[in-house]
This record gives sequence, C-alpha cells and structure tokens, in this order.
Amino acid sequence: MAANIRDVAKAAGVSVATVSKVLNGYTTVSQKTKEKVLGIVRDLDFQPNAAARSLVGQRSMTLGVYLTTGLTHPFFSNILAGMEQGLKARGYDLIYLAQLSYGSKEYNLVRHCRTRNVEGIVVFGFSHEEMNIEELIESRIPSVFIDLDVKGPRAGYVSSDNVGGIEQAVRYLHGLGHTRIGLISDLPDTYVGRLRLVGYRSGLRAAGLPYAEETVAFGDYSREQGYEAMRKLLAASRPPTAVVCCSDYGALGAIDAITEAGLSVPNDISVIGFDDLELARNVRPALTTVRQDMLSIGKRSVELLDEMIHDDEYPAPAVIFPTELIERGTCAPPKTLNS
Amino acid sequence: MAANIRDVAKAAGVSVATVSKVLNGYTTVSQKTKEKVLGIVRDLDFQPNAAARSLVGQRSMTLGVYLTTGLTHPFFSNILAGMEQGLKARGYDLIYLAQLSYGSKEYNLVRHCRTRNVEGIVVFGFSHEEMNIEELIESRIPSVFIDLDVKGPRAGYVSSDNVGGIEQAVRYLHGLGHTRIGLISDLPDTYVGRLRLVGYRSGLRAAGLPYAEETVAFGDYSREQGYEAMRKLLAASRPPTAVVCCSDYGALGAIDAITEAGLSVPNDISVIGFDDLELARNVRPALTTVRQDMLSIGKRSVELLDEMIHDDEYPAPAVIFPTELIERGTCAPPKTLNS
DNA sequence: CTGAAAGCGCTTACAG
DNA sequence: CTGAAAGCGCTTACAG
Repeated sequence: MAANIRDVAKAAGVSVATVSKVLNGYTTVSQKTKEKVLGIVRDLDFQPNAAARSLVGQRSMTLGVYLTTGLTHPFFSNILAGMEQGLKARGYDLIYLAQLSYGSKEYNLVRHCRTRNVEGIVVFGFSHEEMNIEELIESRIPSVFIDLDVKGPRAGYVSSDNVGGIEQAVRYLHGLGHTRIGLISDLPDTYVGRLRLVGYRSGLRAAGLPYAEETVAFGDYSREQGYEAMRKLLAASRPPTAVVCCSDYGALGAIDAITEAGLSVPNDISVIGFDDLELARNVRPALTTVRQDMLSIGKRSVELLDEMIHDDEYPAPAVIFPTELIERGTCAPPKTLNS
Repeated sequence: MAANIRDVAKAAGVSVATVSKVLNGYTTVSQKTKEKVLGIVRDLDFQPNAAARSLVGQRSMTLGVYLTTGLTHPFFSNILAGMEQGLKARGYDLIYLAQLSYGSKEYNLVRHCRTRNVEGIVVFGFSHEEMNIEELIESRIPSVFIDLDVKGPRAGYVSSDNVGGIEQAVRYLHGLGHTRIGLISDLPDTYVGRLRLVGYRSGLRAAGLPYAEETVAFGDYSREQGYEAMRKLLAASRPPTAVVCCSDYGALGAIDAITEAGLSVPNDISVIGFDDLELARNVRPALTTVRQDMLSIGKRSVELLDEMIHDDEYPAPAVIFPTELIERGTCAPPKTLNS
C-alpha cells in the first residue's frame, strides 16, 4: 500500500516528528536532514493522509460550494471555472456541499460543514429567503456569497457592478438615439434586481429621460418570463423602442415576443441582455449584452475565503467587479431617426 | 464547540464503543440503549467527524470527479446534476479532483485520490490520450468513465447509444425523402466519434443509400468547426440536402455556413444536432436533435461506483443509455420533392 | 449486550 | 536541531 509517515521516517533514519516538520516547512530542521527526508519522500511517493492531517490539525484544506440555484445554468459553470483557478493557487480542494439534492428540510449546511471540516464556503443564492443565512453567519464559518449582499463578521460577498452595468446599457441606447427605453428586470426583491433597477433609473436620469412605470416589467431569468414581460411592454400605448434585459435568457424571450408581434430586432426594437453567456454569441442576430466577469468573480471568492481563514479579523469583504458592454447585433438607432 | 462521541457517551451513560455501534447500525445493542443514545445524539446535534471516520475505517464516503474537458460546457453541468441525485441517495460527498487547473505535468490523479481517501471517481474524458488511464486502472480505484470505453478490473464506462442515435437521425431524414445525407462527425479517433460513424453507415445501409466519403466531414464540438465542415460539404459537386451533426454546437456552425451560402434551413438543407442542450431550444429555428439522457448518465455513474466499492468482484460496467430524436424546426422534406 | 484498549496517520507542544 | 509522547475522534476486534 501507499507509504505513511512512519515508513518515511524509518527510511530516512529520523523520527516521524522530524518528517512532519520538514513537510510543514518548520525552519528548525537542518539542511542535511531536510534534504534526506525530501529525497525519501520522493522515492516513496509519499503523500500525507488528508484525513489524519485534518483530524489533528485545524486545517482540512477543503472549501465547500453550496448552491441554492440549479447548476445547469451556465452562469454557475463559469464561476466554478474561476473558482478552480483560486483553489489551485491556494492548495484547497473543493467539495460539493449541496444543491437541490440535499435541499430537503432535514439538510443542515452548518452541520455538513462541521462533519467534513470545511474551512470556508462559497454560496450561490439570489435571495435571502432561500436558506438559513443567520445560522451560517452564527457558525462563523468563513463564507462568500455570490450576488447576494450578505455581511457578517465572517461573511461577505462578491458581485458585478449591477448598477453601472445597466446604467451603461441605458446610456448606450440613448446614445443611439432612443428616448423610450424599457427595462425587463429581475424580481425586485432580489439583491441584483434592486440594484439593476437603481442603475436603470440613474441611466435614465443621466440621459435626461423620464422614468415611467409602464416601461418596466419584471421576470426571472427565464426565456419564458422575458417573453411575457416584453408582451406587457408592447401592449403599452407607446411601446419602448429599446429594452434592456437583466439576463441573456430574458433577452431571448423578449426577442421572441417582438418577432411574434411582427416587429424585428434591431430594426424596430433594440435589445440588450445581461451576463454574456455563450448563447449570446450563438443566437442570430448575436446578442448585444452586458458582460459579467464570471471567472474573476469565482477566483476572487476563493481568495477571499483564504484570507478570512488565515485572519480571524479579516473585514467582511464586499467586492464588486466592473461589467462591460459587448456590442453585437441587437441594437440599432430607432426607426424614426432612420426613415 | 460541536459535540464529539465522548460527549454523547458521557451524556448517555455508556461507552464510546456503544455509541459508535448504534451509529453504525450494529445489531448487538439493546433497544433501550439504542434509543437512549439516539436521543442524546439528537439533543446534542452530534455528527460524527468525517476525518476520524475516514482515518480509522476504510470509508471516506467521498467520490471524486475528474475532468479532462472544460466544465463550462453544458454537457458537464447536466451530467453533474444527475450525479448529485445518485450521491444523495447513497450518502456520498463529491470532491473535485481536478480539471485543467491541475492539468500540469506534476499532477497525479491516483496520488490525489489516495491523499483524500477517495473511494471512487467519475472521469470525463473523450480520448484515451488525455490522461494516464493505465495508472488509474492499476490503482484499482473504482472508476467510471463518461463517453470513453475504458474497461479494467475496477473500471467501466457509461455512455449514450451513439450508434443508434445517429442511425435513427439518418433514417428519419431518409423518411423525409432525403437521399443525400451528410455527416459532420466528431474526431474519428474518439470513442464516440468512431461509433457515430458506424451509426451513420448503418443508417445509410438501412435506408438503402450508398456511403460516399465526400459527404462526411470531421470536426470537434465547436461551432467554428461545424461551420468549416459544412463549407466542405457544400463545396462538393452534389452537396447533401440534409446533414446530421454530432453536436448541437456543430449544428449551429453548419447552419451558419448554409445561411452564408445563401441557402436556408430547413427549406434548402435539413440539419440535425446531437445532445439536446438548452441552446437547441433557444435557437431559431429551434434545432432538431438527438437527445442524450445526461441526467441518467450522471446518476447511474455514481450508482455503479457504489456497487464496485461494495463488491470487489463487481464486473466492469458498460452501460449504454438510449437516445431520443427530438423533432423541432430544422428538418423538412428536400426541396426537389416540394417544388 | 457492553466496555477497555489499541490503533488509524498525522501534528504539536515539550524536553533534551 | 531532534525525538518521545500525547492526542485529534473515531471504529473494531476482543474479552467479559
């Protein structure tokens, strides 16, 4: 079987304590001993047992990821890819704590973390109601939330600049000549939904445009809701000539509704999405959208956790990444200006 | 802090051995003692420490997932969602072993598994060259490969019916009236690529159609390669009137090339994809495609691992899930029959 | 049916 | 600079 620390100690002619010390970078080991031990470690292909380490030391070198949302969404995949980068750089392994699968009433996140000695966790959740956040905060297990403004002594969050992203989209549309710009927003009771609405109003204000309730509709992240929302906007006495959507999927639904109404994108109505998922490039016309830096969000989340783990006093992080408007094929000047 | 087994024993007035026994379902414990212990366990919210269990017993209740392919691909997300179901049902936790991030030369999968006491692993890999499969097989760590026909004493695989899926697509097209049916295949040196080519030829044979090399082009799973492959097919003296693609992304690329050539889908050329990713529904016209049951593939992989872990003699599994042709908007009878 | 004891593979004071 | 010893929280023969 695989060698253990005793085998190494024996082969090197030292005690297990000494082997442990060179493995853990203690400086109180002579250069000669260190080299000897390291050589044996290599020869025997020795890897310390993580369970034993975890049991005796405080470190399990395990981070967890908890999902209150489906993982089939590409948004998740991209963030996870970013997390991997951070994980590797800091030497952690990642464990799936749960998702819908454990989403039953009996599931207890904190207990699960303790059982596995999880040192910190990344939480994907869009609303404060979806889980028992208080219990997590009280547990003092370092936590980083994605897209949810949770703050506690050992909990923080990272997100995109939702206000700025939507604001920029509105101003871009205004720059194209649009004066009736609609919004298909997230549910207003979510963190990002609230901020995006703020960004919308501030974009309107910057453009000197009035805010009208009838140009705002709400939906979730689905194509279907985007479709329904757009139908509502289209039913107004003076429908918007451009619409900003809070997700790429919602934008696709909006385009469905526009097309169904016998209008075309971008000639009759301009559409902007949010996220810049892969599908934004695949769709025809390719979707103009507000890009989120999902890779960086994931990577930074892990780095923040590492900081919190190493420093009990590390202040609750609140990191906001800038967004970027990606111009593609779904925006054009309003028709009235063209003809 | 959290209670340990000694606290439970003390509170219940029994030994830790007894507590351990009731926790592990030993039948040699009196009903009375068992109830008493279970009551305390509940009161103290006791959860046994996984590291200690793993250290002493052989079981870590940890399965790993190893990716030689990117995890941003929706195919991965869907399989993972299926795995979750199996994980929950059998009581395992899932650890990310690695992906590109650890993909450096020094990374050693088997060593990593030993370090973390991983009991079994699911491997995503499309080619035998991408990793050191021999070492994994020799390690005798139970392994299930997705879409790769690896077999060993402790290694098996699960996949879709690639032959049947493509064959059905060809016959469907033939049923529509097509007689020149092209294939945009995977790289022929992959397991699935080989089988899909077999399915293509057998579909042709069943339809009484001849096989011609010039109606087959190869690519990977990308839209770009699908585009290039379709351009090749279009350049033939008598281009196909229908084409089956081995991925949804490839199908999108093929449609790009067809559109660019001034032709339309499905009026001029019919297109069928493979996978049935979410984008197949999002695209306009919606993509007719061969659906893979990704959820079942993921779930079964975990179940197979569990069987192998419990039974040293469990025969190497080779599970093939049926595919399903999903009719949507990219297929129609050939033009010559219409006009 | 129950418990004392050994031991899983490490790390960390502590003594030398 | 090095090593003996205790101990992390469990499980598993073994004795009773």
